[in-house]
Amino acid sequence: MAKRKTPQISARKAPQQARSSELVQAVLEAAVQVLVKQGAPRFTMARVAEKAGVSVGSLYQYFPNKAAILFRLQSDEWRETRELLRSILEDTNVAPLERLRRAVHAFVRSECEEAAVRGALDDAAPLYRDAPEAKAARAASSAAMHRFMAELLPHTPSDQRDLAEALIKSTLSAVAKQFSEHPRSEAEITAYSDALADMLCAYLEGVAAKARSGRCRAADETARRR
Amino acid sequence: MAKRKTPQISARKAPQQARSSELVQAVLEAAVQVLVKQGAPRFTMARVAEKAGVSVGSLYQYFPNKAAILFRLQSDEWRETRELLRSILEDTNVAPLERLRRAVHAFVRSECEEAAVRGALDDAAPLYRDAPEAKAARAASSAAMHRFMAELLPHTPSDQRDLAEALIKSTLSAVAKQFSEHPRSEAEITAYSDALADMLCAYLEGVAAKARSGRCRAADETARRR
Amino acid sequence: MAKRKTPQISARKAPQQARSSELVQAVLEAAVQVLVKQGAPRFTMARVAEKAGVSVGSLYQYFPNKAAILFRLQSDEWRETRELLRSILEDTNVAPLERLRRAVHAFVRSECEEAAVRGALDDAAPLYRDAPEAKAARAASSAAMHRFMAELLPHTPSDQRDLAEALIKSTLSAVAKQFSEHPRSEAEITAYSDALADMLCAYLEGVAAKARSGRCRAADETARRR
Amino acid sequence: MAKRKTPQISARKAPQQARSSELVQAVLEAAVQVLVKQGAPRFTMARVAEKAGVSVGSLYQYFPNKAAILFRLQSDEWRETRELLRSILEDTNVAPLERLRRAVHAFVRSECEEAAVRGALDDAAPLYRDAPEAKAARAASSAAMHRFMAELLPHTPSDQRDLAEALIKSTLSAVAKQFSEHPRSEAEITAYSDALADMLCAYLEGVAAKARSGRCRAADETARRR
DNA sequence: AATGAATGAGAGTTCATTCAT
DNA sequence: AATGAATGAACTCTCATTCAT
Repeated sequence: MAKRKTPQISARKAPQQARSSELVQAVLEAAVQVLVKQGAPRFTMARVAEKAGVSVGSLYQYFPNKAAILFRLQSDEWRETRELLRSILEDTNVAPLERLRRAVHAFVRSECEEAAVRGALDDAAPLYRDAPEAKAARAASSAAMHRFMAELLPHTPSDQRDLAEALIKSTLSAVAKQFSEHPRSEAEITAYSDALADMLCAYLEGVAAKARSGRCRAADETARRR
Repeated sequence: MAKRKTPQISARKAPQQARSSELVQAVLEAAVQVLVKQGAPRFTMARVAEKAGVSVGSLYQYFPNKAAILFRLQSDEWRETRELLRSILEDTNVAPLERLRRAVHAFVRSECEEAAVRGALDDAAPLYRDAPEAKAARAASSAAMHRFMAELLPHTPSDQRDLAEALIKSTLSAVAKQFSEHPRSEAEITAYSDALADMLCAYLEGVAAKARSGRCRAADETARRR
Repeated sequence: MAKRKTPQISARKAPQQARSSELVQAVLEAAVQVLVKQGAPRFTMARVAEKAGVSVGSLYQYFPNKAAILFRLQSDEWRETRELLRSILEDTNVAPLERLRRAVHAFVRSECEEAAVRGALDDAAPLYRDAPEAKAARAASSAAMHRFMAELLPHTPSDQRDLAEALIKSTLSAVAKQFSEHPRSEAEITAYSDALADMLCAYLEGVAAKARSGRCRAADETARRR
Repeated sequence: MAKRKTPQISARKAPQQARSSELVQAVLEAAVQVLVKQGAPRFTMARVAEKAGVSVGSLYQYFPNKAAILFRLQSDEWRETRELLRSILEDTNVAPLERLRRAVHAFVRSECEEAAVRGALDDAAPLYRDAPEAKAARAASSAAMHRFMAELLPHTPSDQRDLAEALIKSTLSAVAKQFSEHPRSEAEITAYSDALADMLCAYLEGVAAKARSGRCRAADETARRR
């Protein structure tokens, strides 16, 4: 495996004063702009500092190194995405698979809207990916999705359900990311989201059906033993 | 959008002598080693040259720049993958969906086996991705998959079929890539491949069924008019 | 025609602090030394940095590239030369052609004194010559010379006067440069300057005479018509 | 002064066989093309070899190094120019100053026609200029011009005549070169050549007149003493 | 707290020349 | 004689990080 430096990545200090917080926000916004306009290879501390209107030294007051800025951007993205999915998946007024379909649409659309940032963040991934904080953040999965799967597949054994959950999450994120690599029209987004939702729903219905039939068989066997 | 340099990437000269061909092979093998052991950010011409036991200048005899080496590695991967899928998908002795299942298994396994190279190649993608040759290579999709879809969904309108094909390809590649990011046991690979195949098959059966029902309705309408 | 790269050449930042200004001066002086002692082909950023006692990076703080340093040296030379000629040509206490003679002497002497720098700068010209800034600087001709010609040839049509001005300037600069390529004694400088001044004066007297006779003829014709 | 390498520059072997002579010619023609189309900085042995259709090794059969090729091109230019001027200046059917005027026109025109080659050769001058052969070649002045001056200024003391000759030659070459740096129309060439010829003629007439008056005075003094 | 000048290792790339074939 | 693959020093330029002010 590759040996890479993995220095500290967490924020150097918690910005407790209002001014500091503003500065951090300014830096993050500048960072996004630099990332999008210049691309990952030209994402340098000097450019971020200039865009943010602060000195290079100030950058290092709040972020221990370049990777930390990128990681922070990535974390924020992840958090927002988690929130988006959570808000949709927890709306129990809507039928579960319809919720999933809505989540797919929202997610694909969101990926397309922020394709530039996410693409550049992906390009920069080698710079922050191997830090322990990033690994932890990636491992922290969406609790909402987990609850949703439990609600949707109540009778599926947990190992199978976890497998399904992993597949769903992986498919959603990977396929949406790949799709958003090219600019897409509204119609394309809708059509693709529907197809993706079709696929996920078809799969989950299959899993659910298997669990039901398995349960019946299991129930039969239980009955027979008696 | 980010502006990136996209210089020529094609091989500088066809190695016609045996000696040259060996050198190119040595370079490519060294490149893989450097990529895997040091990671994309530390993939430098000097390191490749040293590993290959040649001078830096010799590298430039056969590759116009660093991107060209990376692109060559990527092309070779793509070609091998295409061959792998083609050989499985074209085996008409096997039922179509079973062929797809086998292709999924083979593909996921192959991704896991070469995860290190492919991951590092992905990290290095920004360096070669925007060159016209790379764009062309990405656009050149697998003809075998296209024929397979035609065979599998004969009654589906071509636009829907193309959408399905794009989704299948995208899902297969993206999901397998993401799955292979962590080291996996045999059992994990098998289980995940089966789940992925379940998902793809469930989706395709749905698409096929819709086409059939659509055709029946269309046939009914045709009959009614008479 | 040859295609050459012509990147930006202007100073990267105005050195506002005393320290910076000193550094820029140190760099320019080091650059002159390297240019003179090592010659244009061995004029490298590393050598300049070493001679100036600063790091390579510092060079790039104040000059965007190598060409910019050379261009700066050249601009300074041009400016000094313009000042020299201006101060002499504008001294209306002296008869015009005598002023020209003094200017020739001063210019030839100045060229000989700085022959080493100017020669090396000439050798390095391909490196900065094609940048737009350099073209502009070359185009910006001496206003003093223009005024002098107007004073000297008041009756010569402006197109002829412009031609004469171009020829004078061109001759002065080119001939002095060529003369200064070899080391010259005081006596040689004086003799050559006198000969050159003789040539320029003889030419200008001819141009002036032609204008006078032309004007007389024109006046005669005007009178005759009455 | 600059310390520069000044290795051997003369042709490695006299091409005695027809084939060799052709090869040398092919190389020289290719060299001109490379010089003109790519510019001095991109004038490399590999490019010349490719353009000439020979191997790099063969280049080194006939020229000891890169400088030798450039020097050969320069020598040929000089020789052609000398021939051009000689043929005009020796035509005793024409009045001397008219001959000079014709020579100026021919020379300026020739410079403009070959501006690309000469400009690039100038840019490359640092590469060959300091070799002893080149210094010797530059020192070898045109015998024709010398005879012409003797014919034109029979009564001028030889030191003054030599100074005038040096000035004339220097002016002609330097001014024409500078003029040819920009593309010029026929009309511009004619006008500038005439102005330049006016200048040279006016100067030479002055020198001749001074010699005559000096001779008269000398004769008077000689008579008085008797 | 904030600055931004200074660092210098390290990157990709070129090219004159050699020499085994 | 002819080839052209191989060399490797040398080049310009970048940028994360530090630290005196």
